[in-house]
Amino acid sequence: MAPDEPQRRSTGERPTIHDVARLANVSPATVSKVLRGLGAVKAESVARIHAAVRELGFRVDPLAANLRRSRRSIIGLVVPDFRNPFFGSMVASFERLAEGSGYRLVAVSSAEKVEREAAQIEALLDWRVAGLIVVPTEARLAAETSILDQKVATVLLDRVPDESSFDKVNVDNIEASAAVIRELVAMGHKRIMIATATLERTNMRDRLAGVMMAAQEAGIADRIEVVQCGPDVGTATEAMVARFDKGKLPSAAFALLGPATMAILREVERRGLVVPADLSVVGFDDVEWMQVTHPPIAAVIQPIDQIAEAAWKQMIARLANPADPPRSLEVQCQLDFRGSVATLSS
Amino acid sequence: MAPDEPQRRSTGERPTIHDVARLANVSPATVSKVLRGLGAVKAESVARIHAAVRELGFRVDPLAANLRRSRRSIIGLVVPDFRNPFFGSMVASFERLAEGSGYRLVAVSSAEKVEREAAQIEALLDWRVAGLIVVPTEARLAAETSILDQKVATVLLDRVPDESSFDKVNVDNIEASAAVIRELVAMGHKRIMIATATLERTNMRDRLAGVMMAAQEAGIADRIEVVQCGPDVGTATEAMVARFDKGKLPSAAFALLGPATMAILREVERRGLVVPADLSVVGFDDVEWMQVTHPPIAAVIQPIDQIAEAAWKQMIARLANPADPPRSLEVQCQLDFRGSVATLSS
DNA sequence: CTGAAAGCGCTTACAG
DNA sequence: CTGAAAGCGCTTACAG
Repeated sequence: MAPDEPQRRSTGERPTIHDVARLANVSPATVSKVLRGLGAVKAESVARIHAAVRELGFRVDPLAANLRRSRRSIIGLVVPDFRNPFFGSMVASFERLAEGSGYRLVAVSSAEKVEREAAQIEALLDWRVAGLIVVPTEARLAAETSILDQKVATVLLDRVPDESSFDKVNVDNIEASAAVIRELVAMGHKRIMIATATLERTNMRDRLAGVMMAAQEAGIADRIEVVQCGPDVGTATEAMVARFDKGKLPSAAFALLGPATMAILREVERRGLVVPADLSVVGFDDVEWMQVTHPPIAAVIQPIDQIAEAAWKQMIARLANPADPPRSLEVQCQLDFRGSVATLSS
Repeated sequence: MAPDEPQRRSTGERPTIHDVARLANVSPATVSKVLRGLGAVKAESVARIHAAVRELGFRVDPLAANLRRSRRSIIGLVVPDFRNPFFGSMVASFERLAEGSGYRLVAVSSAEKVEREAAQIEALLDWRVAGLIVVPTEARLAAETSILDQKVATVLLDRVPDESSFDKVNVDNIEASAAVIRELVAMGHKRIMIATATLERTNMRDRLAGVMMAAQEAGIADRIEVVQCGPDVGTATEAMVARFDKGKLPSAAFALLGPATMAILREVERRGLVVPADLSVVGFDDVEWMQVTHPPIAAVIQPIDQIAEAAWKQMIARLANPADPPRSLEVQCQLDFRGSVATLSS
């Protein structure tokens, strides 16, 4: 039918909604309506349209659809580093949550650099994302103004600026860290080394605060030693080499970030020392490998799935009610004291 | 000027190319030309356009731009699992390569499921990606027909179907695995356990082939024991529990995939055994934690950056010359025999 | 119940 | 050197 109309369907080209309309003998507008399940359409037409869709293998182009629609269907996710399995698991959780939600997840990384974080967020905004989930690199989001300007729904995770006007999901950093110290003290430890990243990050500040609170209660605040590390294993290792070179180690080390846990273990290993005989080790952030080592490494377990779920729910809520006051959610961590911590007999 | 034209620039809306054109007193077409550095435009106009762009903070919407352009500027990447730091590092490598290339990377995961892989690829095709980089879940890409139909440039990595018509980047699985066995034999090991994933994956087949080749040369082929594992730590652990229950372990284990390395170590630890005294362990795929354990775990190092670079280069070449015959590239692995392997004195 | 028209934000011929 | 017009693939009022 209509034999002299141009035959647009050559190989290598996807069928468009116009191709479907032509084949089903209706208008593109009607096809669109049926595809989105809107409005009333004659049953016959519906059947013809579905048949045409099947025959041509038609699938809508969601990007083109979004162009006319007011809202976009992409949620951007910015994590500091894909190589860290903690964030890898987080991406996986969000991917699962996005599935079937009508939103598509686009995950990018900031490589722990503020400028890169800003660039990534701007790029995501160029895509007109509906929402943004960010694990900030530092206390303040560099791209904050742009996000606010464009009124993009935003949820901050993990390392969360105190005074921002965004939704946030945190773990109970203070309480979890205090609990670690209490437990270490109960097991006889008095001199404790704390490995931290820059205190620009609020999660580090909170964790350290929890440590000091518990230390004070136990009367060992003066025997807490703080070693500052970079954000990745490489720089954290440098810090540890320097510390170990100074001699006389405490009886226990508590790493407030995953890469520092690795750095401590690597340096212990390199010097032929033994965990926990020479040094007890506890790490914030539990990842798979910590349970396969000998001994397994004690950890503060952040419930990644719960964090992601809380963040996703809040994102959906925010998208529905942009004007609601920002919410701040907190999720509980769990301690798992594994073989890497010794009980001191003294 | 033009005071009675509608003032479209309210807060929360991004400026469009029309806003820039109006402010600079030129047409949108001219703005577009200047922005893409094409054609000749009067210096004055260029200056006014740039000023307007700056004043409004205009940034083009790359998705809208792509709509009219024939080629898309997105490269899709499909990996099996974000939680595996091996793939996490791979995503990070590609992200770095994409930067400044004019292409945007969109990374998704197949969760080691063929159906999910197919769905993810179809979704990426819906986005009209320019290219696709895939680490296939099994030997055959479920979405192969769609990709071929739409003539999308595709590069396959790591687990590569033999007979496909796509570009591929592999490591020297056979040779690297053979080298591990030779080295183990040289250190006195004769009974060796091999932990593998489904042999549907060509990389597993090749690695096992390398193992058997070297074993035959050394005359120990009959003492190679193959244990099949699932693709993740959970299922691999089940397989290991079953094997360890059967008693009498060999002197060495070679895991052909990362999750199996973890499963072996976990089971060794759980039973109070010691690496390498009770069991020497070597793993395919090197990830950070393997160097911080006691002892550090011997590994076949896949040079992720090189793999990614080769794949990216090939992608760019393929995009430029779609009709060239498919290429198959190979990258060399390196062995690092660390403390997890004992020399047998017998 | 349905379709023609306009529009999303940009680019691409084409005519001047 | 520049702009009007058409178009990318879809959706959204709106008129019938």
